Amino acid sequence: MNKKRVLIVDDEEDMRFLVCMYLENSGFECLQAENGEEALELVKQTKVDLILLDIMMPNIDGFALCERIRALSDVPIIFLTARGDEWDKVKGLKLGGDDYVVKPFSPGELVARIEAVIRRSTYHNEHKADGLLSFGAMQIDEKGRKVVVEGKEVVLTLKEFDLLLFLAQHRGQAFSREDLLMRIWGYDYTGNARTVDTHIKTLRLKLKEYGRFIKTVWGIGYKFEV
Amino acid sequence: MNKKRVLIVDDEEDMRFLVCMYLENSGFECLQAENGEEALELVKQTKVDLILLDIMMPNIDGFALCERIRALSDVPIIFLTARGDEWDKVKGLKLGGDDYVVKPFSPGELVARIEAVIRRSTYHNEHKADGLLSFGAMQIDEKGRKVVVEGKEVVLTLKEFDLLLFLAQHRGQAFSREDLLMRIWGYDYTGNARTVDTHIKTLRLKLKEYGRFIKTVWGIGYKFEV
DNA sequence: GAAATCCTTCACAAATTTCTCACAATTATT
DNA sequence: AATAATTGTGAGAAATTTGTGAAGGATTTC
Repeated sequence: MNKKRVLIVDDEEDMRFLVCMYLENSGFECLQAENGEEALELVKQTKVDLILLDIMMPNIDGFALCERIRALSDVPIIFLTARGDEWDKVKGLKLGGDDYVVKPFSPGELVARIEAVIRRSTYHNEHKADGLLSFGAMQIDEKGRKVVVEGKEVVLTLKEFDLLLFLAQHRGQAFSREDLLMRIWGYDYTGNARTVDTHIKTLRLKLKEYGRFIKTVWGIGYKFEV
Repeated sequence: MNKKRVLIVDDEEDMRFLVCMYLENSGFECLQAENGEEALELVKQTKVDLILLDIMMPNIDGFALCERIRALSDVPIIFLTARGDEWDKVKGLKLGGDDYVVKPFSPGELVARIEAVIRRSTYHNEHKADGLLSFGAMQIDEKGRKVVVEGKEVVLTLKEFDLLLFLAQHRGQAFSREDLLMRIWGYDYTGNARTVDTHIKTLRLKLKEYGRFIKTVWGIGYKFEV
C-alpha cells in the first residue's frame, strides 16, 4: 500500500513541524500549509488523503476553510481544536469534518484517529456511488463496465472485467485462485482453478503496460497493486 | 434555493429521530416513515427530493420497497445498512439505489453523501426539465415523446421510446435486461427478458447509424454511450 | 367489428466468450 | 545441479449469449 498524504493546516510553525514529524515517523507523507489560501491551493493541485485542520487561524478560520475545501473535494478532514466543548463538535461535523481532536493530544491518539478516518474514507471511496476507480492513467468505470487506459477504451469481456474490478477494489490484497473463483464466479462454481490464470493472461495482454498492476503472488495467487 | 425534503424510512424511532435532527440542523426538511406503506404513501402524495432507506425492516424489506418506489418515481435513494452480509447485496444490487451508507456513520459523512446525491440528481433533473436530450444530430424530446435525427423525425413506438429515453438518461451506465424490464416495464412485470433485445433491434434499425449509441454489453445487457 | 399497429415469444444462426489441456517457462527446494 | 512445484501461454473445443426473422397474441384505432 502506498503512503497516505496528510495536509497539515496550522498557522503556528512549531505545531506544524511537530505534527509533521510524528506523522512521518508513522509512515505518512506530509504537506504543510500556513493559511487557508495555501491549503486550498494544495487541495486543488495535489492529491491529498486527509487534512488536519486547526480551527483557530487568523484571516480565515477552520470552519470557513472546511466549507471551501468541501466545495472542491470530499477529502476527509480532522479538526484540531483547543476548545473541547460540544458545540464545536456539532458545528464541525455539520460542516463535513469527519472527526476532531482536542489539543493537547498524544501522538499515538492522533495517528490512531487519522488511520481510522482514512480507513473509513477509502473503504467508502472504493465503493462510491459513481463507481469510478482511478489508477494513474487507468480508470475503471464500474457502472459503465468500461476500462479506459490513457484515454482509450480497453474492451474487456465479462469475466475479465469482473476479475479486474474485484482485484482493483481490493487493492493490495492477495487472493488465491479459489478465493477469486468463489467471489467472482460464485460459491457453487466448480471448475479448474487455472482458468483464473488464463483470464489474468488476457487481462495483462489487453492492458499492456498497465497489466503490471496485476501482480503474481507466488504460491498464493494474484493481487492488484499500483 | 429552497430546502430539500428528505424522507427517512426506518423502523427504529430513535434512529429516525437522530438522523432527522442532524439533517434539520444541516438545512434539510425531513419526513419520517416507520414502514414501507407509510413511505409509499408519502412518495405518492408529496414531493420528496431524496429517500434514506433502512434495509432491515420488518414486513417489507428495503430492497422490495426500493423496487416499488422506483415504479413510482426516480427520486434518489440512499440505503442505510449495518455492515455485514446484507452489505454485499447492496453492492450487487443495481436496482436504482443511488448510494449507500454503512452504519454507524458520522453525521458529516451522511450529510455530505446526501448533498452529493441531491446535487447530482437535481443537475440531472434540470437537464430533464426542458426534457431535451441531445447527442450530436440526434435529439430526444421527452415531453413531446419525439426523436429527431438529422432534422427528420424518427417515429418510435411507446416501448421503443421509453427504452431509448431511459438508456439515454443514464448515459454510460450498463443495465441488464432484468433491470430494464423492472425500471421501464414496471417492477411486477414478468416476461421474457429477450423482449428487450427485440426492441433494441428495432431501435437500431430505425435510428440507422445513430443506433450505434446503443451498445451491447456482452454478458450484461445494454448501455447508451456517445 | 375489422384493420392496423404494437408487443411478445420462439427458434435458429451467428458471434463471442469461457474453459480446458498440454507444454513451456519460471521459481523454489533438496 | 537436479528436481519439484508453480505459473505463463497458445490453441481449440465447449458453452453461452446475442442478432434476427417470423408468427401469433394483444391492444388500439377507425
